[in-house]
This record gives sequence, C-alpha cells and structure tokens, in this order.
Amino acid sequence: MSRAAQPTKPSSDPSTGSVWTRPQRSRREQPALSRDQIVAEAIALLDADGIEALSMRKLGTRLNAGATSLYTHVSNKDELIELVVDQVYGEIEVPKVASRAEWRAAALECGNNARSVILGHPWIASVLGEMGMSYLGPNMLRLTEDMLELFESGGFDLVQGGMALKTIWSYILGIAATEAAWMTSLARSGQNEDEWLTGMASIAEQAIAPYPRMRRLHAEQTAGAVGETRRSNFDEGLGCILDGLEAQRRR
Amino acid sequence: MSRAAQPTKPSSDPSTGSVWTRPQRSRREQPALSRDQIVAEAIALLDADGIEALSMRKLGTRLNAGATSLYTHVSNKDELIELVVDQVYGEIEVPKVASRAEWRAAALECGNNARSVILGHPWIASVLGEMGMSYLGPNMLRLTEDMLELFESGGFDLVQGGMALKTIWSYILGIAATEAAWMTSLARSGQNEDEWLTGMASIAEQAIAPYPRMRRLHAEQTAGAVGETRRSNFDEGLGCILDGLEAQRRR
DNA sequence: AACGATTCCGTACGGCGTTCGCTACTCCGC
DNA sequence: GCGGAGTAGCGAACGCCGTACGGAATCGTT
Repeated sequence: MSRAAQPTKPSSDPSTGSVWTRPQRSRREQPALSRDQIVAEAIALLDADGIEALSMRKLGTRLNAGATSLYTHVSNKDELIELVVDQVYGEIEVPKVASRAEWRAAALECGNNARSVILGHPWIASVLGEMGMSYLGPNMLRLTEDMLELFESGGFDLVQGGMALKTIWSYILGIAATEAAWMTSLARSGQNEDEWLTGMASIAEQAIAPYPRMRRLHAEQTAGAVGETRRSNFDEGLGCILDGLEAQRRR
Repeated sequence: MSRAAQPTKPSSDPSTGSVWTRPQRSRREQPALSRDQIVAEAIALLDADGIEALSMRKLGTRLNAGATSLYTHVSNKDELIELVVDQVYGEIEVPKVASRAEWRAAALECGNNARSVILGHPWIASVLGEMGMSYLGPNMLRLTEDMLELFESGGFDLVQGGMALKTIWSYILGIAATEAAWMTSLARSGQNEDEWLTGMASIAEQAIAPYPRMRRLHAEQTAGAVGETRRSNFDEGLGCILDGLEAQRRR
C-alpha cells in the first residue's frame, strides 16, 4: 500500500477523495516536534535572517510542520522568545577561579564571553526590552550563580557580589545591545563597517559641526580596525568598572 | 452653505451623492498634520498603552487622519520610532558644572535624570535594540556634547571623556532597559510590584533552590520598598563606575 | 474493541505596514 | 480671473502576521 506523500486536500471535502486515494500516512513515523527542536530551529532562523524573519509560519515550514502545530509545544510567540533567549544565555561560559589573584582576569574573560555570545546572535538586542522575566530561565539561573561564585572567589561578600553582578551585567547588556543593533542595521544596509563609515563620513561631519567637543573627538579618532577598536573599548570600560568594584570591596 | 461634518461615504460611488450632499469641507481649515504633531501623539500613545499599541492606523485615528496620511511626513514606522526616541532623549538634562569639585555629584544627577526619563517612557526598552543610528538625532547629539562637557569639567581629557561617556551610557541603558522591561511586564499583568513579588515568591524560591548563593542572597534581601531599592542600587552601581573612572583619570 | 488524551493542522479572523492612484486643495505666474 | 503645478490626505488593496478553534489521526489504557 502506497505511503507516498501525495499532498491531497482531504479536508475540504472528505467524501470527494475516495478511500483509495486518501494518503493514510502514519503521522508518527517522522519524529514529530519537540520544544527543543523548535527552539533550536528558531535560533537558526534568527541567526540567518534576523528578528523580523521569525514568524510562526516560517518556523513551522522549516520544521515541516504547520504554523499552528507549534502551539502544542509553546504557548506563545513571546514564550518561544523567552526560551530562545535563555538558550543563548546557556552559551555564556563563566571561568572558574582557583586563587583570588586570578579574579580580575576571570571577570574580564567572562565579560568578553558574554559580549561575543550576544554579538553572535545580534537579534537578541531587539528582544531584550520585551522580557520582564528571563531571570527564571534555567540557564540564566546557572549563569547568575556562577557569576556570584566568581565574585565570591574575588573576595566579595554575597551582597557586594550581587551588586557587582548587577553593575557588570547592566554594562555588558547596554554596550553589547548597542553594538548588536549597530551591526544589525549595518547588515540590513548590505555594507561592511568601513564602507558605511566612509559613506557616512560627510553626513556625520556635517551633523557634528556645531558641537566643538564632538568635532575634536572625531578628528582625533581616525584610527582603523573598527572591530578591534570596539572590542578594546569594551575591555577598557569593563576594566574601569572592575577598578571601581575592587575599591568598593576594600571597605 | 452647510459645512457640517456629515461623514458620508462619497468614495464608494461618487455619483451616488449629489453635489448638494457632498461635504465640500475645506481640508486646510484644520491645521493638517506635521511631523512634530505626529511624534508628540505617538509618544502620548506609547506612554498610555505601550509599544504594541503603536500602529500607524491607531496613530492616524488619534490625529483625526487616515493611516496613510502619516506617510507624507514620515517615511516609515521605523523612522517614526527614531524620531520618537530622539525626542525622548531631549528630555534628559545634563547639569552644568562650575567647579571641578562638583563633578561627581553632577554625573550622578545626570545618570539619575537619564534613568528616570527612560523609566517614564518604559516602551523605549523594546525599541533600543532596533536602532542602529540614533547617534545622529539632534537631541542625542546635544546630549553627547553636554556630557562630554561634563567630563571635561571633571578634569578628563577628550579621549578619556569619550571613554567615560560610553561606559556610563552603556550602564545606564542596560540597567534602565532591564528595569523598564520589568515594569512593562508588571503593568501587563495588572499587578503592582509587591503583589507580583509575593505571588511569585514560592515559584522563585523553588527555582533557585538548587543554587546555594542565590538562595542565601534571596534570604538576606527581604527589605521592603522595592522601588527605592532599585533606585539606590542604580546609584550604588553608578558610584562604583565613577570611582573607577576617577582612578583612571589620575593616570 | 472502545475510549480518552495527545498531536497535528486547515481554516478563518482581525490586525498590521505599506503601495498606489485618486481627490481636493493651495499657490504662483499670467 | 485662470490654469497649471505641486502637495496633503486618504480609501482600497496586497501580503503578511499571531493565534483560536474544531476536526482528524494516532497512541496508551483498559
């Protein structure tokens, strides 16, 4: 008995198709959907085509499923996004600290890990503002605990550690989200960073013309290698914050 | 000759309404639309009903206009949002610094201004990730220049000031966006902060049960007045960053 | 063999951003 | 006074979107 796909439309009028032409395909022969699969495919779609390409219909299609089938495993698009974000948070590694001397380097490394994970999924920036509570996602919990441990190893007591965590995390989120947004709009324009900058140069110069400090700053910063500059800027700012935190710890 | 509104539908079949019943209302008697008006009304709508309530159709209706009329003054919804955000940035005041001793207090005040402006328009959090370039909005330019001036008064040279600006701004954006997102999802749930926290307590405790540090931290923080706590947390983190920046300046 | 539970999905609804082409109006040069 | 150019406003339509609902297929249990 044939099991070929034969996408008939038996639903429109079941009596039209005779018993013989009806597919009679076992639905469970292909492994069906799962929440993990959906989340993974959503991330793939987001990475490939950005936030505005994520729709339940497209996602369903990529999974060889109908759009509404997803709702069996995920109650909402919003809920799906929370799952997706927590999954990404799971990629962030927090280095273990053996001795107190290593603390600072470990914090820097952790910050850089977080930054590069976010920049690896730049659509996250568009989505952070809509998530009141990802705090309870399993990976976010793990991440929080690990960072608290890191600060503990650095000699902070628990409350100080909580403070330090909030401060650093806000910094990371703010700067990485800004960078991610920038990269997204670059990608949309189809140019690379240098092209955009040179193309925009005259407009930018005109815009900042009335502002002396910005003009001077712009003049002083004609260095190349923008990508590296962004990274070292991040490190420098993070270093400042770590300085401040260490000063606070000593009290 | 009557000018009463008489909202007939002359469009469906123009010949149906005779010359006498047709409105013949001078379109320009009411001042028509302007970009500023549109932006102002969009902010009012966003403040009242949040980001998902902003649609071109609803905005048009609020302005007694058709949805598509807006496109004469604004080329895009995205462009509208950029305008709206820059307008909000215009609310942020940067205090002038007379003597170098006042610098630190002024920076703290500026940070608090920014935070409360953002929390006054919490929908901004949902929108920051989509804006590659608000850097060139007039209010953002003014804000940047003023903050550079603030750092200059504090004894930073221009490059250091640029660094400090980026660092502080990222922190402010990150923490305020997180708070704003939290407040938005609170508002959506219809509860106030304390209700939500007590309602969520058991679930949260269960979630953090496997994590010793979070458990202890949660136990130590049973203080009330959550809103004030958030603000003083902000101040504390900002203070840390200022410490770090001052240390860097002395080199 | 019968039956509830679970999974899948076609259909449909209301809403969205935006394009297109038409109308109605103002303004400028004659 | 008048005609033509330019512009603001808008109704209709297109192709998307999220998702509620009800029906069909399948599975696990009895």
